[in-house]
Amino acid sequence: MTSAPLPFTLRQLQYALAVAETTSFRKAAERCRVAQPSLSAQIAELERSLGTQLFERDQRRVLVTAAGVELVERARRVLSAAAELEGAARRHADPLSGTLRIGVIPTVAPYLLPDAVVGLRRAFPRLFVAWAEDKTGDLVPKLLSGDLDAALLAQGEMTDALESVVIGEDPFVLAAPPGHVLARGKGTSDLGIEELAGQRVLLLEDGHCLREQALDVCATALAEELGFRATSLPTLVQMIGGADAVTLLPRIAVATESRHAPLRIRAFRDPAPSRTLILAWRKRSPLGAALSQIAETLADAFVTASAPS
Amino acid sequence: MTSAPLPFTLRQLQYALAVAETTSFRKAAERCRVAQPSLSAQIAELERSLGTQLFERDQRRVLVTAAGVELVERARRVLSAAAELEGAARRHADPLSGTLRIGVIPTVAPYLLPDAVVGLRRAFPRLFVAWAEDKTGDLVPKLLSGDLDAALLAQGEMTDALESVVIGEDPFVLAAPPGHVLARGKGTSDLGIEELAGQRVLLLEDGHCLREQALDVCATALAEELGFRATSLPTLVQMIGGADAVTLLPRIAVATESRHAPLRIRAFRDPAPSRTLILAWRKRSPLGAALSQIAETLADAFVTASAPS
DNA sequence: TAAAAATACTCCATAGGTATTTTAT
DNA sequence: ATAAAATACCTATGGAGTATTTTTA
Repeated sequence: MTSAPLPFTLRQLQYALAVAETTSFRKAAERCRVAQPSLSAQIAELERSLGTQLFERDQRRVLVTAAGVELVERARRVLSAAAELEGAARRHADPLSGTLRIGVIPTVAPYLLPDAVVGLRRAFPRLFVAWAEDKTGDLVPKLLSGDLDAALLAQGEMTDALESVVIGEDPFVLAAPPGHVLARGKGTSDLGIEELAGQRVLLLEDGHCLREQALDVCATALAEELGFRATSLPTLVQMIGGADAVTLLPRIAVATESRHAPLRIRAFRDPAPSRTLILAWRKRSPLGAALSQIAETLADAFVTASAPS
Repeated sequence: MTSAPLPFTLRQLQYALAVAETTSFRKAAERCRVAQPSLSAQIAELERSLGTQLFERDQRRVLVTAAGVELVERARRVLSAAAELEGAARRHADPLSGTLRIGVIPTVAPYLLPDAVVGLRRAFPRLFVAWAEDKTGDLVPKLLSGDLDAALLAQGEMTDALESVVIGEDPFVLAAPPGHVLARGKGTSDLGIEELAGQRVLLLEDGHCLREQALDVCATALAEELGFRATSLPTLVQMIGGADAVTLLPRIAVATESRHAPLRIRAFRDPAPSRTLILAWRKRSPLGAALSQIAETLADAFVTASAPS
């Protein structure tokens, strides 16, 4: 509860403490930077509302009564808790220090975070980011409920209710096993989407926004999805080799994934299909300004991570 | 120190806590019995002065920010310390409960306290008295310095600066060993002071106010003090037997002391020499009213203790 | 439209100020 | 005479009120 109004103020407690420590109303007023009658009035009001005389005064000196001894000690505790609160507030006053909880989708996290953490540490040394990897469908509710401060995800319907800044445009590329018909083609020349027609394409399982985006591309191209699906991009690239199928990879994943499997990569001709990566947060989040700055650093990291290694 | 003015008030903390617990400004205002705009204004002022947004609000709901979570928790601590202070003050509000430190001179303590503690316990069951036995010369400074709340002693020069109430008039009586010339006399008839002339009188050692008072009587009577002195009244009554001397006892001591030694007691004729027992305290002591009441009970106990058993 | 918080404003209680008095040394 | 606290009185800040607007579901 704690709903009943308290019969005294923090300032009165400060004054009482000052009187107890200086054993003088005049010196206490000096320390508190107020006129002596103002302090006297506050002490009198405090004593009246507590129903107890805290100090015994005559012209020569001020004595702390037995009640005063205990109550001043308690006042000290109240004031020290208040001072701690003030200190904590001062630490929180800079949103670019302390902890930020940021969600990231699985098709971005492993490729962007290595560069992102380095960039953020350099740009905001007093900031600690607690990263949370989850699919868009889980991230957005956590964001809205306040469990997360921001999320790094692909633009889409679900992100409409949020405020966001673009981190970068991540184009899809074709990934095929060596020897696949599309892997040969004209070597390094760019691919037309129509060339996917009739191809067997392997995609991620349900729940990944990347699946929906890739599926859109396939539908346009009249390509055919295989009957089974992969749980992650590393699995996906392993599986296309065995199935003699192709897949669409976000370019940011290419450098990492082609290290683990023999892949032939071909870019699409303009306008190449792509996803838009954004950093999103609640419209009224007080961290908005800070998150905009952070997004800039993430955009830099995205450029680095997307560059061919 | 704690002299810098704090940037927030207890009331603001209460409001913040209410908002955090109800996650609603309207409900919080209800609980705090204020209008919603008043509460909104105080929360806004609190956030402004802390430099941190505590709550993220939109029309639908109120979220507690990360800073808010920590600061509200600290606010809870401040408020609980304040509530404890209020409770302690309530306990102190009745001066006839709690602890009172009262000094007593050694020539009164053992004879009056047995009846006094019983009487006080009955009259003021919630009062606890911490008795301190000491000579007047030590009691008065402790009283003036605030180490004691009151003292039970014999009226004299030292007590002039104090406020006091008479507990009772304690007459001196002659105590003589059986067979002493003054012990025979006319049996139970009262004694004239002049009959002490030439007698060898044993008195207490320096520092006891009783010694000074008895010495005055002896000087008037032209009696002769022995060359050695007793450290306490029990010792005194033991010593007069061996020295074939007499002494003056306060009547309140008679019942107790005559139990331990064979004593002949004779009262003095009016106007009998006596000491005035008082309860004394600092002129401005806030406990004055309570101490006056306590003095009444002590006066009753004095009557009881003085009665021949 | 309904519901919740913010805004606009008015008012008054009170903390704070200065000047002075009281009281004891 | 001095020094300290209390008292008297005035001022102005700010906390509380009512009425209204804004915003989103």
